[in-house]
Formats: sequence, C-alpha cells, structure tokens
Amino acid sequence: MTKKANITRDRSGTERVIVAAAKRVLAEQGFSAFGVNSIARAAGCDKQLIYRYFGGLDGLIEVLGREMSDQFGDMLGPIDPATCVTYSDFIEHMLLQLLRALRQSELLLRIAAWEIADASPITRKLAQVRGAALAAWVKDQRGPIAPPTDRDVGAINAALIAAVQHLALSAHAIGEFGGVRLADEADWSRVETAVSTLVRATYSHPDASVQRG
Amino acid sequence: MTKKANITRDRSGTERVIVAAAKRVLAEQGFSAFGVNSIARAAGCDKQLIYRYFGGLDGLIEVLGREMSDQFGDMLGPIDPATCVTYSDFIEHMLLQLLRALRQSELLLRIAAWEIADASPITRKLAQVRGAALAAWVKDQRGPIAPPTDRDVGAINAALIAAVQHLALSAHAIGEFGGVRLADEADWSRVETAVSTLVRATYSHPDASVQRG
DNA sequence: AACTTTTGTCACCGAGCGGTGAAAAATATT
DNA sequence: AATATTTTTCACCGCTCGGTGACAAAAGTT
Repeated sequence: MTKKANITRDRSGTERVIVAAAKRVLAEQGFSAFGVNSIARAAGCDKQLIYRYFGGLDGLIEVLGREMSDQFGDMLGPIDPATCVTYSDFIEHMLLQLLRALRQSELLLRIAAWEIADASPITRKLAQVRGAALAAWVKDQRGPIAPPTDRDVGAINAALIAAVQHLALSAHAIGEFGGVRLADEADWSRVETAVSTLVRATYSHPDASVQRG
Repeated sequence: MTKKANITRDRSGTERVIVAAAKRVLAEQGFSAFGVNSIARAAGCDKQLIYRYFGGLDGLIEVLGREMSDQFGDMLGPIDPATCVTYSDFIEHMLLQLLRALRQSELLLRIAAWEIADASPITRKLAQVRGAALAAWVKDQRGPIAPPTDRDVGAINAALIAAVQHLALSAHAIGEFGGVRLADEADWSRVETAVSTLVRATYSHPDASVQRG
C-alpha cells in the first residue's frame, strides 16, 4: 500500500513515468539532485530501468531535451502580429514573453541554471537544443518583419535575452538582483518597463545607431 | 616527500593556507566540489582543522566572502574620470570594466554561478555581500555625476548588469550564448559594442524616455 | 622536568551515490 | 501446459561525502 499500484506492466508507460519523474526532480530539487537514485525513487521504480530503457542518465537527458525542445514553442506562445509592426515591437514582445515563460516554468529555470553552473557535454547539448528551439520560435514568429542591418542585432539581442534570463534566474534563487527586489508583480513591472525602455531606445530611434568613440 | 614540508606549526598560517585552498577549489572545480574533504585535500591538512578554526564550511565561506568583498574594488579598478562626463559614459565604462573583471576572475564567475544554481542561506549571503561591494564601488566611482531621474535607473542598470554577468557566465560554461560565440577577443568586441549601443541609446538620447504603449 | 594548552593527524561512522549481476514475476509464444 | 522472452525488483559493490572522538606531537607554562 505504501508503493504505487503496479497493476500492469508496460515498458513505454514506465518510460513515460520515468521521464516525468526526471522532470519533477529537476524542477523541484535542481540538477544537483538529478541522479539515478533520486529519479528512480521519484518514479517509484528501480533505477536499473533507467539504465535498461535509456542507457543511463545521458540517454534520459537526451529524451528530456527533445521533449523540452518540442514544448518550447507552446510555452512561449504566439506573438500577436497586430500589435507589433516594427522590429522594435517584435523584440520587445519576444523578450517579455520569454520573461514570463521563464518565470512560470521552474523546469526551464533549472535547466538554464544547470547550463551555467556545470560545464559538461550534457549541458552543452542542452544549451544548444534550447538555443536552437528559441531561434526557431523567433524565426517562426518574426513573419515578414526584417531586422535592421546597420547594427549587430545578434549581439544586441543576445545581451537582452541574457539580461532577461539572468534576472529570472536570480529572482528564483535569491529573490533580488543588483539591489532590485524581484518578488511580487510590482517588482516585475519595473523590470518589464526597463526592458521595454532598453529595446525601444535601441531599436525605435532612427538615429540611435552605433556611435564612434 | 609527497606531502608538504610541515616545518612549523602556526595557526594563522594554516588558516591562510586553508582559505587559499578553498578559493582554489572553488575557482577550479566549482561549488559542487566545495566541501571539507576536497578543501582539506587541496590544503594538505586534515579536515578537522576546518571545523576547529572556522566552525565548519559556513564559517569558512564567511571569511571567504569578506576577503572577496575587500578585493572587489581592486578587481574592478578605477574609472578614468576624464573620459566619462555624462551618466551614460559612466554606466558604459562601469559595465565594460565589470565584464572584463568577470572574464578574468574564475573565482567571481564560480561564485556568481553558485548564487544562481543553489538557493541556500549561504549563497544568499554571498550574493548580498557581492551586491553591496559592487554598489559601494559604483557609488565611490560615480563622483559628482548624478543619474537621470525620469527613468528607473535601478531597474535599467540591474538589467544591464545582469546581461553582462550572464554573458560572462555562459561564455565560461559553454562558450556561447543565443547563437553568439563567446570565445576570442573578436567575439567580445561584438559584445562590448552591443553593450555600448544599449547604454548610449538608453542614456544618451535626451528624448529616449519611457514611451506609453 | 612535569604540566597544560595548542596544533595537527588518524581512524572510524552512517549515509548517499553510480553502477552491476542475478533472480523473480508477468507476459508472449509454441 | 510448457517454454521463452520481456519487464521489474532485489541485493550487493566500491566510493566519496560530512562529521566526530580519540590520540600524537609540538609549544608554552610553571
């Protein structure tokens, strides 16, 4: 009675249970607890199955990465094409949606933290998968809007995304960053305004091109 | 011969050795390896001394945090007051110096990663100490330059600092971010230009105030 | 010299980890 | 019904971890 009701035996079913348990463990306890013992305990089965069905932790992580990659677009959601006609609008909406998606997905936050804290082949792959998924979503949502060519939009957008991601991470871990509290909605409203300000100043002003020394 | 030459016994000396070893372990192996066994091994002494002299890991971390706080200003270095007359100039220089300091201090990067990846009382304290040190340095360097009052400079600067910090972290861990390679000097030149562009667009343009939806 | 205190080392504990070989239990095949 | 295959569990290994009590050796004190 203390264990699960092991009514039937089916491999693909327990595979799903294991993957779900892996997600739960990662989301709730972080990557330091992400191991065969802990996952098997959460899944209510023996850890041996992780080796048999996924070839160990690496295989399980790969499956997890693929699933996350598929869900990524859904988490971010669509961008209303009516409210963003300029590239500035588009980047602004993209950043704000990314921020909200990160804030409400503990799993995404844990993965992002993992990528930064532990430099291993596994996290490298995770980072690549997530980056590719984000890039695909951006390209998919951008539509006919063309980015400006007089600036390094790749580097600028990378910096903006980095800002959003880091603030979300810091909020989750310690609830503040740089003396700015990151707890309730009022705090996040400040952050969203700041992001909007940065984007609009950089992309909306026609004469805001790169200046020399 | 395999061990250290244990010539003399002095407590404050071994305390310094232990602190240095703790820094080395954290910088070279990350916070997951930051424990009594590993540090004592690196220091070439018994782990019992960590308990006796520092009251355990927590006390050692506190000492380490104090030392880092003192060194923080030196790592960042002074800002040339001649080259920055406006607030925009000041923030730009501040961010670029912070970026360079982070890039060359593996210890700072590891601490920053720790703060994000593991939410514990220890890391909370570390984050507070580091944030206070940065704020003190900023205030010390700012001089008579007053920030603008028509925008939320706290939130904007937090976002910019977060961007810089996250890019440095991601570069150290996986060598890229958001599809942008972060390896050689050319890559970092792109990032620095992007940061400059963001700062100047936001703070230099007189009419770049917050716009309403 | 006999002693106390400080400094440092050693041996051990229980717990959790990743990983593996073998048995058991359910299902499929004949 | 008997056999083979798949699915699942169990028991165990070696290792590292954080933590502690007991002991050895140097240095200070009387």
